[in-house]
Amino acid sequence: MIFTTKAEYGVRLLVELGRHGAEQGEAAGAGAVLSLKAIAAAEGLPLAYLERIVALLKKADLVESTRGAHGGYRLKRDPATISMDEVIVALEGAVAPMTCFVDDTDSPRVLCSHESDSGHGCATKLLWMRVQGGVMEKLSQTTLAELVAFATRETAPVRGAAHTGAPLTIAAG
Amino acid sequence: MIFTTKAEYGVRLLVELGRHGAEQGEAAGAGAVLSLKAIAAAEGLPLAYLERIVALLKKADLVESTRGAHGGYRLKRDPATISMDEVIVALEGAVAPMTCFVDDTDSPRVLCSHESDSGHGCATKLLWMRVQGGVMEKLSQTTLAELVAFATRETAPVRGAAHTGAPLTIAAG
DNA sequence: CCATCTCCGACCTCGCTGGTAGGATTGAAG
DNA sequence: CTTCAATCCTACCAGCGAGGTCGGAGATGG
Repeated sequence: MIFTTKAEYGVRLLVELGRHGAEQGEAAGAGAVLSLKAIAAAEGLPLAYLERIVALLKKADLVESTRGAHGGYRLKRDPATISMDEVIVALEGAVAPMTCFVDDTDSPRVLCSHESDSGHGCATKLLWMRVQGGVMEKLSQTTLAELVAFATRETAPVRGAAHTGAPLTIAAG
Repeated sequence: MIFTTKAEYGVRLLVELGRHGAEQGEAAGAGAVLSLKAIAAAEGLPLAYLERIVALLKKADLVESTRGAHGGYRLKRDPATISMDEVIVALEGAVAPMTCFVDDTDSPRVLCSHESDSGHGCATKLLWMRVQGGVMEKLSQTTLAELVAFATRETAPVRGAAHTGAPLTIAAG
């Protein structure tokens, strides 16, 4: 499995924020505040667990919070400017294909513990690099706005029409 | 982490088989038989664990075995015709980005357990599909022969700035 | 003051990864 | 025909991280 539920829940949380943020049309695409309780209820996710997840998003400056009664969370930037690589890194840490991979974001170095094992380096390094590249590419190409649009389309194919259970056709096959 | 050590060790095993298979120049690119003991020693991997891993490769018809004294393993096909997606699937099972993803290789269906949770489907599905696509793409584009060449080149740096073949642009060190 | 919400850290359970142990079976060499 | 080296097979185990819970402390509007 590539991602854990941290990524899953975190992204769904952001999408929920994006969906309800659009309704307001406030300044800088930030949107309305949503309480975690509301999100947890809407998505059917454990509240206590979500708290820990949203903390990661806040630390990454993707989300900002308002404390106290009627508080909650809102996106800090416009959904169209939030790419998933940021999000996933915030939630999961770096995406490494293998335990021996430590990708320093500063320098493009890739460390492999087996490096000097037996004369020749890891044969697998080339493969893991490509895979990681493929993942990061897809992540950075996908924005939160896209996911919001995708989710909203499924709920309400036509704007304003509440709809149940739409046919889900992914653009793959 | 995307892959476990099963993939790592399995690929290294295949590469080792490919490296020594080329020396022989036997029929149909099969190569010589190598004992697991030799491979384990060469790569510094636990023998007993390798046994279980190579069993997966054998079940997937990527490798064939000779029992008894002086027995061992050899590639069943030419390294150039073995793509990594086969290998990884054999070793890790299917590569799914998320637990709720079950990709039936026959029908291009993608199941998501959260499908009917709350009216709208997983917003994350689009993202996971893309990521999985990226991974599978990279895997299927990489052949065992490439990895063998990559590994061999590191051991014995063959002269020639223009190494014929794939873009081996590893940004290391 | 009180309900509501964010914030924070400790705690727990469970399944899987990574690895070991011990043996049975096969087959070539002496 | 014994012996040794190899594949094969099943069971077992320790550690760890994922996934989630609990309880409480600090803000804040009504």
